[in-house]
Amino acid sequence: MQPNQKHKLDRRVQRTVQSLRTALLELIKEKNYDDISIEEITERANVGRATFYLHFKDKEDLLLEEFTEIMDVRAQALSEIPFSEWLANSDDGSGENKPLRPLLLVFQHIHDHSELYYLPVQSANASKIVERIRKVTTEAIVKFVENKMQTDPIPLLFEVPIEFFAAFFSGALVSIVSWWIKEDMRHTPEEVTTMFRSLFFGGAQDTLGLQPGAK
Amino acid sequence: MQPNQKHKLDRRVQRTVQSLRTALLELIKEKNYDDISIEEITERANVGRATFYLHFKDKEDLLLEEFTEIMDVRAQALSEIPFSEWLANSDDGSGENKPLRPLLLVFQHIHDHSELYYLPVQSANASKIVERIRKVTTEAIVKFVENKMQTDPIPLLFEVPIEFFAAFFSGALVSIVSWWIKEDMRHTPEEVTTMFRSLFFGGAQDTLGLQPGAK
DNA sequence: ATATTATCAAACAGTGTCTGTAATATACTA
DNA sequence: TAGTATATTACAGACACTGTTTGATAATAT
Repeated sequence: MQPNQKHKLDRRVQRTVQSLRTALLELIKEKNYDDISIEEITERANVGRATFYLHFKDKEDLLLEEFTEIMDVRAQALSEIPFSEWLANSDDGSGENKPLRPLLLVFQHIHDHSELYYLPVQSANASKIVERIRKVTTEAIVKFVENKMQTDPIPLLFEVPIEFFAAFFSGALVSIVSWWIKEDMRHTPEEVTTMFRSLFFGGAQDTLGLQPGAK
Repeated sequence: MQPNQKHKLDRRVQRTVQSLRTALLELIKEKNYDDISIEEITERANVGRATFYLHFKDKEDLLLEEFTEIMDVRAQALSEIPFSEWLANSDDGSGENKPLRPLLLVFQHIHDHSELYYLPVQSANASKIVERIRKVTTEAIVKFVENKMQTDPIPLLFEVPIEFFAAFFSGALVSIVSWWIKEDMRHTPEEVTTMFRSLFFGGAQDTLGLQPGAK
C-alpha cells in the first residue's frame, strides 16, 4: 500500500515546493519574467536544479501554482452563488444593463490580482497558462450546466452541445480578459462585465443593432 | 538605399527557406510534431543549424509559414464577400438557421486543411500559433468593422468598443475551432457554422432559451 | 570588380531528462 | 516510545538539444 496517497505531503516536498514558489515570486518582482532562468530559481531556493523537475514541468508550471491558489478561493465563492444569479437578466424594467454579479466577481478577481494575471498575457512563453485557465473555465461551465440541468431542467441547450457552449464562453472570456489587460485595464470591472454580459447573453444582433439582411 | 526591400529575395534565402519548409513537412508526416528537433530539420534540409535562426525564431515560426500561405488564399476569398452576407440573418421566414456563408467558408477551410490545423491544437508546444491565428482574426475583424462603418454607417457598435467586439469574436471562434478539432470534427462545417452563428448573433438567451430571472 | 549579405562551424549558457547514490521522511514493530 | 525497515526524495553529474553570438568564408547582386 502506498503510505501517502492524499494523506500528508512529505516534509521535504513541502519545503522544496515552498522554497521554489517564494523564490519565483521574489524574482518576478526584481526582473522580467521571461528573463528568469530555472537555474536562478533553484539557486535562490537552495534546491538542486534536477529537483525542480521532480515537481514542475517548467517555469510556467511553477507559476501556475500561484494561479491555482488564488483561483480556488474565487471558485469557492462562485460555487456558492445560486443559479438564478447566473442566468438572471436585467431586462426587468429596473433600468439598463446592470453587471451580472457572478461575472463581476470574476473580473474583479482578475483586477485584484492583475500583477499575476498580466504575466501570461505579456509574456511570450507563458501561453500554456492561458490555455490552462481556459480549460479550467470550460470544465467549470460544463459542470455548472450539468448541475443546472439536473436540479432544474428548464428548456435549455436545444441546439448546441454543452461542450460547444462552454468552449464558446470560455474562449470569449479569456480573450476579453487578455484584451482588457493589454489595454492596461482602462475599463472598470463593472464596465467589462456589462459589455460581456450584453454580447454573450444578447448576442451581436441585440448588442450592435445588426439587422437581418443589412446592406 | 537598401537593394532588396521587397524587390527580390536573395536566391540563397529562397533555397534555404524552401528546404527548411519541405523538410519540416516531410518530418511531420513521418513522426510526431513535438518529437521533431531543429537539428533534425536542418540536417534533412542540408542547412547549418545556426542558419535556421537567421530566418525563424523557432519550430513554430517555421510551421507558421505554412499557415500563412493557406490562410492568405482564404483571406482573399473572404475579402471579396460583400458586407450584406456577413451580417445577414436568416430569420427571414425562409426557414430555420441557415449557415452564414462567410463563416461557413472559414470552417470549411479549416476542415479542408485539418491535417495542418490539428497540429497546434494537439501539440503541447505550439500554442503560440493559436495565439497568432487569434491575433490575425482580431485584426481582420477590426479592419472589417472600420470599413463597414465608413462605407455604410448604420447603427452599429453603440455599447462596446470595436476591439472588445473583435476580441470576443476571435476568442470564441478560435476556442470553437479547437473544440471541434479535439472532437475529431464529428460535426460538419455546416453544423458548426449554424451553432456558432446562433450563439454569436443571437446570444445565449435566444439560443439556449434562458429566461430573465430563471430559477 | 566590388561591396553586400548569407552561410557556416564553433562555442556558450541554459533546458529538460536520466542516471546512480546519499539523505531522510514515513510506517511498522517491539 | 523508540528503533528499524522501507519507500521517497534530493542531489550531482552527464547527456542531447536549444537559442544566441562570433569571426571567417563563400555566394550573390549591382
